[in-house]
Amino acid sequence: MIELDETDRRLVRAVMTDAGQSAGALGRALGLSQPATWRRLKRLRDAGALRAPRLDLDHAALGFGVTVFLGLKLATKGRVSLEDFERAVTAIPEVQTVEHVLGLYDYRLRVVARDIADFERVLRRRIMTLPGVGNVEANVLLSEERRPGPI
Amino acid sequence: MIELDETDRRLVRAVMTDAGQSAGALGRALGLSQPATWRRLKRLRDAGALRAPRLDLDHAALGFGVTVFLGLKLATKGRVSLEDFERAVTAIPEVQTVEHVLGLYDYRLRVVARDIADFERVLRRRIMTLPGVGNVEANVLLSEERRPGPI
DNA sequence: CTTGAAAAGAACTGCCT
DNA sequence: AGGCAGTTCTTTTCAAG
Repeated sequence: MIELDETDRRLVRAVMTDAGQSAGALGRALGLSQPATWRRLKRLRDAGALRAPRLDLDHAALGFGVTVFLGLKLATKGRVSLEDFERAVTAIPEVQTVEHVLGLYDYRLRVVARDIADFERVLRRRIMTLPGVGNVEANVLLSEERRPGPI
Repeated sequence: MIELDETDRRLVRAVMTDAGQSAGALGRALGLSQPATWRRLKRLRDAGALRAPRLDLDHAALGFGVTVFLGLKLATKGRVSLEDFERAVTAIPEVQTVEHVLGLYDYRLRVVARDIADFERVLRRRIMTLPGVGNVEANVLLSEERRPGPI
């Protein structure tokens, strides 16, 4: 398990929200030199603590104004049906995230659509026809805030 | 609303999974020159289609092996109590994401913890004591897959 | 850990098809 | 819209304190 000191934590917090900053700029904010900052980042990357930087889209700006979270319960769930379900669900373009979970639901999906009418189309034609799907529960996203987490 | 052509879409898909690639490398994969690729990226950034690049942590590698999704229903939800709730919930370090939603739940939280015992501590001492919290439902993350989405 | 410097590469600009 | 060539800046690596 990778251990971080306080400087690492501050570095990680800064780079989580904006991975586009240079090692020099990050170091200045922390009172570190550019090589020292760069070495810390490299150490964290090599240790596998940091994932590859990702670029999220502003779906609203691209005309996808509706985000819905679905909780799904499967009617039948042997090993084969889980695989069938996952193959089918990952083939739906509007599905952004597929989470296999334990609890009241079996899967949780994050779905984006242009509007509510578009979402209804996805729900009726793609989600409800998934193999083995039982109960479906929906929550419409109003707003979202990401936090740095316990690091 | 921003419109993307097929080349933009392929570019965006590549940069969503790894924003660390140079414009030259991205262009080679698409059969574009470095400046052409760079100009497309700049245009998309300036139009607001792309958010700032983010760096996710590998929480499991850092000793946080448990991710739990919570669905919360508030008992009382005037404007003031929503704000109280949000202020209190964003102050919990283990809470990674706070989603205000419409439906069966009022809020959905993504919570990380070191293990189940650690999660129980967070649940009992931090979540159940949130102002106005009513019903709480939990799902433990087994695995997660992110998809490019409908772009 | 620091500073300084050199080499490599990426970002950005202007001009051309 | 795209390509080519050139300039500028940053990143990356090394040496030395």
